[in-house]
Amino acid sequence: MSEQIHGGVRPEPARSSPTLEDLAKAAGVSRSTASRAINGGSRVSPEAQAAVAAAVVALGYTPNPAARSLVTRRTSSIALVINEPDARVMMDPFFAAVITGVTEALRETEMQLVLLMSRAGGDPSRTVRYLRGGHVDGAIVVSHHKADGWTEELAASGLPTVFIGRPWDADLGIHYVDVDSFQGARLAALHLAATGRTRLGTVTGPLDMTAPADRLAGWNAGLREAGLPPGPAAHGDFTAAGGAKATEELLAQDGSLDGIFAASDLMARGAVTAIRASGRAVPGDVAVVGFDDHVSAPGELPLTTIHQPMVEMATEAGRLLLADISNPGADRDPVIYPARLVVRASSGPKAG
Amino acid sequence: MSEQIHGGVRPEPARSSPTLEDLAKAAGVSRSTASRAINGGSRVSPEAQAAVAAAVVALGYTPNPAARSLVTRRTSSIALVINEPDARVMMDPFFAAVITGVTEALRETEMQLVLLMSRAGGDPSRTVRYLRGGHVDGAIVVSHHKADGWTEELAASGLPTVFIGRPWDADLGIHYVDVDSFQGARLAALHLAATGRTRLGTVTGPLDMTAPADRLAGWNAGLREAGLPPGPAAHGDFTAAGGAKATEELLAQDGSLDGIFAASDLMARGAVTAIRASGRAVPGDVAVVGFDDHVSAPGELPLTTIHQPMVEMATEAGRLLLADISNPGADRDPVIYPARLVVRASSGPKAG
DNA sequence: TATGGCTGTGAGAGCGCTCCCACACGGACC
DNA sequence: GGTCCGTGTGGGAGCGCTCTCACAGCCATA
Repeated sequence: MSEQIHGGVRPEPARSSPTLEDLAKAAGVSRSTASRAINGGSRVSPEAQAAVAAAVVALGYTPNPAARSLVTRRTSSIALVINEPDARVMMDPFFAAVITGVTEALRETEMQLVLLMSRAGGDPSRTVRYLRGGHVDGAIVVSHHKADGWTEELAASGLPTVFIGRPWDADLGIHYVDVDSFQGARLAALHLAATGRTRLGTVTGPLDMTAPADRLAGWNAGLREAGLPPGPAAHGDFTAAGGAKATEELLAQDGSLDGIFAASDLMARGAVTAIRASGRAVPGDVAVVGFDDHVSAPGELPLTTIHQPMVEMATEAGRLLLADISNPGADRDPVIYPARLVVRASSGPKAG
Repeated sequence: MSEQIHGGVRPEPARSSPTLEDLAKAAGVSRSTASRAINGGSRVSPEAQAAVAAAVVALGYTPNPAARSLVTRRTSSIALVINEPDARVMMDPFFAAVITGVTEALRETEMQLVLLMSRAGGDPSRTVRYLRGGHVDGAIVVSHHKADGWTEELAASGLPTVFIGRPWDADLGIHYVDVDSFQGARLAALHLAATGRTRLGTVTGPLDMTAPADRLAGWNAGLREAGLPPGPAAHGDFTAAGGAKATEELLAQDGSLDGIFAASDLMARGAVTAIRASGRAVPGDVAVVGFDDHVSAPGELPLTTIHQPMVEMATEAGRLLLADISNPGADRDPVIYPARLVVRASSGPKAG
C-alpha cells in the first residue's frame, strides 16, 4: 500500500518551475556555467552561451528571485513611501507626476516599485519595519510630515533613501530633491505687488511639511521686499475643497483683499471657486496665484502659478536613488530646482 | 602580515543584520524553537516564547524575507497591474479609488502592493515575465485592453489573478469584479428619455475595453426600449479633454442634440465644458449624464451619473485575490455590482 | 506498572541560487 | 621544452530560513 503511494515511479515531478540545475542539464553544462551565461555571460564560450539560451526558451526558465536575492542581497525593487492617511491623495496630480517620473527613471532597470501607503495601511511602524527588513534596495519618500519621526531611524538604517521635498532633518546628510519653494513664493508676492495689488493674503499648505513652511516664509519675505504689510494667512490641506474653505476665511477676515497666493494649484482652484462664489471676479477683483503648474482641464480658468518640474524632479530622485544603491554612502548634494513664475489669466491688473 | 589581516580575532563581524541563528543563541533556544516562536508560536512554551520575544527586541531582529520566501514559496506581495501607457492616468479618480480599496483589503495582512505600470515601463512582456517569475503571490489587473493579449498566458500560469472589470476572455474562469455597465448605461438612456430628451448622443470610452463596450450596448438598448432612434456616438479616452473633443464632434454632427451620456464622469465634465463653450446651457439645452459618481470639486456642476462603488469593488477584488491565494484553484463567481442612477443638476427637464 | 498520546524541543536537510576556488587547456614568452 | 598567463569550466560551500522528523518528558488512561 504505502509502496504504491510513496515508492516506485513518480510519474509527475510536481510540475514546478525548472531550476538552474534543470537548465544546466538541458544545456549540457554545469550549474556554474549556466548561471554565468544567464548573468551577462562573462567567461562563457559562445557555444555554452547559445546552449543555455536555447534551454532557457525550451524550458521557459525564470530564475527564482528569492534564491537570487538571498545570496546577492539585492531585491530589485524600491519602495515609494507615500505618507498620507488616505490613498485618495493619489488623485492629486502631484503624486501622479511622482509615479510617472520614478517609473521613467526605472524604465531601463529591472527595478520594480513597491507602493507603501504608510499611514493608510494601518500601523505606521510597519513601514519602517518593512523598509529595514531587507524587502527593498532603497526608498523614495514623498510628502514627509514633521511628526513622522522615523526620518532618523531610516537614515540610521543605512537603507539608500531619497526624499522628494526637503526632509525636516536634512542636516544629517539625507539625500533629497526639491524645488526652491521660498523663491517661488517670493516671486508670487512680487508679481502680485507689481500688478498693483496691495491687500494680499495666502492659503498655506499643512505647515508640518517643509514646502508649505518654506512657501509661507518666502511669501512673507516677498511682501516685505515689496513694502507691503504682512497679510492674513489661512491653512489649507492641499485639496481644492480645503483651498476654497481657507479662502472663505480669508475673505471674511478682510473683505478688501485683492490678491491671494495659494501654496498649490489645487488649492488655487478652490480659491477661484470661493472668490467667485462670494460675487467677486478673478482677476478683476481678486488675483490668484498658485504653485505647481499642473495642466488645467479644458474650460478652467488658466492659473498664474509657480512652475515646478515635478516629473523631472521625480526622475532625478529615482536616478539619485539608483546611484546611491550602486554606490552607497557617497555624499550627494541635494538637487534644488529653480522656481519660475508663469503668468496666466488668473492674475493681472485690477479691473476698474 | 597576512596573519594580522585574516587570522586572529575578528573584531567586527561585518555588522550585518542578525540571523535566526543569532537570535536563537541570544534566547538560549534552538533555531527551530526560535523559528516557531516567531511564526505564531504553536508548540512553544511560554518561557521560550518570552525569551525569543526579548531577544528580538534586544537584537532588532527581522527575518530575512528572501530566505523565508525561498522555502515557503510566498512573497507577501501582490502586483497591481495598471495597463496604461502613461502613469498620468493615476490622476483619474478611478485609479485612486482602486488603490484605496486594495490597500484597505490588505490592511490586516502583511501583503504589500507592487505597482506594475505595464505599458509605461517599456517592454510589455516584461510584465508577464515578472508575474510568472515568482515575484508576487498574485495580481490584480485593472484597465485591461483587448490587444493586451497576455490574459491567457496569465491564466495558464496559475498565478492567482483578479481582474477589476471583466476581461475579454472571461470564459476561462478568470476571476473578476465588475459593475453592471450595461444596466447602468441603459438607466442613463431611460432617464434622459423620461425627462423629455429625444435627441440623444453618447461619448464612449475606448472600445477595446469591455466596460465602454458594455456601456455602449446598454445605451443603445435603452434608446430602443424608450422608442428612440439610435443617436450619434463619438469616442473619448476617459479624460476630460477627450470628452470635450468628442462632445464637439457630437454637436457638430447634430446641433439639435438635447442629451448626452458620457461613459465616465471625467468625460462628462469635458462634455459640460464643450456644451457651454458652444453657447448652450446644461441642463437647459443639453442634459449630461456621466458614469462613476466621483465626488465633484467645489464649484463644479453636480453631475447626474451612474454610481459604481469603486472603492468597495477594489476591496472586494483584494479579498477575492487573498482568498484565491490561500485556496488556489477554487471556482469563484464573478462579483457584479448593480449600477444605480444618481440624479443631480446636470440633467432634468428642458428649459423653455 | 505498562501503554498510549500529547507537548515541547533540537538536529538536519534542503529551498535555488551565486560566487569562490581549483583545474584543465591552450598559446605566448624566454 | 619549460614556465607563465588567460580563458572556460565544474565542484562545492553557503546565503537564512522552514519544516519534517525523532525523541525526551509528562500526564492520563488501561
